[in-house]
Amino acid sequence: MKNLEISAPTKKRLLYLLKILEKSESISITSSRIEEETGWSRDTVRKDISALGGLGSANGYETEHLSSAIRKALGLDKRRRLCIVGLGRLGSAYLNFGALNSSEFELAAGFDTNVNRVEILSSPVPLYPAYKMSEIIERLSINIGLLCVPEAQAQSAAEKLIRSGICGIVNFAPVVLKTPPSIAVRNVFVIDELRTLAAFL
Amino acid sequence: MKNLEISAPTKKRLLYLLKILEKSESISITSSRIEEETGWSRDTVRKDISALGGLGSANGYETEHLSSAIRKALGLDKRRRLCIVGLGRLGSAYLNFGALNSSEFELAAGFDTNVNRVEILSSPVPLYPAYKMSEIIERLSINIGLLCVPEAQAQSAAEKLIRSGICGIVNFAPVVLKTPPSIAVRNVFVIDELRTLAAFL
DNA sequence: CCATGTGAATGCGTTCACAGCC
DNA sequence: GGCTGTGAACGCATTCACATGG
Repeated sequence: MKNLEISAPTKKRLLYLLKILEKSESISITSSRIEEETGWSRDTVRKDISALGGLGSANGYETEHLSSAIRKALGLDKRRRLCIVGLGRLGSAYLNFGALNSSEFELAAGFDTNVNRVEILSSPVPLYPAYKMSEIIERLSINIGLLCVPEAQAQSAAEKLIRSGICGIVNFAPVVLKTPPSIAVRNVFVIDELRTLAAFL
Repeated sequence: MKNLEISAPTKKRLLYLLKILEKSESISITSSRIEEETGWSRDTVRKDISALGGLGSANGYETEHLSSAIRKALGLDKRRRLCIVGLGRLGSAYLNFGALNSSEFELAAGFDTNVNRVEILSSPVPLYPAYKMSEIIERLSINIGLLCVPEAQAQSAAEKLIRSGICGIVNFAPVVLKTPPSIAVRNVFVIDELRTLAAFL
């Protein structure tokens, strides 16, 4: 039941399953049904879920119950605070992206080296010049950063984020960040997705 | 050397390695160096690369040589044709995204159900109303679609793409697409990345 | 019969250990 | 010494097979 004893492959599947459950309108779901939707074998699905502690019955799993168990097991029940670093086209678009404020996430600040931009942009969250990053991140207990700066500044901005105490980065720059193993990084870049797709066609 | 005998984990690493090689300025690189940059063990790295056929020497791998071997092995040497489906904010932004026209990819068309939009938008590639999708995709031999339509239309648009003969989809809608196993799908959605991050913190 | 859950067996990827080479 | 490449050992995730329950 502890977060760390769930294997990485299982975690990935549970995250994906959670998404399916949240869209589902049925009150319950079976492992065979999940097999149909995902392609994973029902055995794997049952093993994954049973890692959360036997919460199935003779007619499957109760949707609501299962999703909250997954959220809890994966640590998605605590709300995480986010910040956006780099307020260009992409960054400023995310400032106004509603989904970043939910029961799970809270967008708490935006940063940019360009002081002008920080002052001019209209935003639902406070914006700060980049030199205040450490101070603000600590004060607001922000733990995840969305890195939206241009390629050339990505590495140094990431290091600054890490020094400020952040523990996870979503990286939108087309760069392989060098980060210590304690920092979790997710790269979001279309060309990579296209390549992956092409390699698996 | 054939695409299919390379295991999925190896493919993923090779894709990532390719990205590193392309940024690298050194003329050669060793497995230990790659270990430092990525965290993968040098043994794994060597096994991965040797799957492409022994192209290493006593002082490592020649950068240029290695990248082109990877591109070839993963099928990234053939140029793929792309289309964008759904020309809202996101879709129309990608119309003008230079990286979608490279030696590897060629953006060939855009589609939207809204005929007005198709006529008004300025775009470097031809735009068509959605009902022409099958015809155009076949005529231009497009094989990958970027799905940028709103959530509610994602599933039906995906099906239309598949019927038109596409074999890969990059899905930007926050939906789990139901697709036959022959179709490769990559989902790009920030909330998923954030959740994954949170689950692995 | 259809479900879940779980030890046992299988299969596959990573790691180890060493041979060969510069 | 450094490096690559590769069979052998290992470990872990998936699959199998079966016990249990409505």
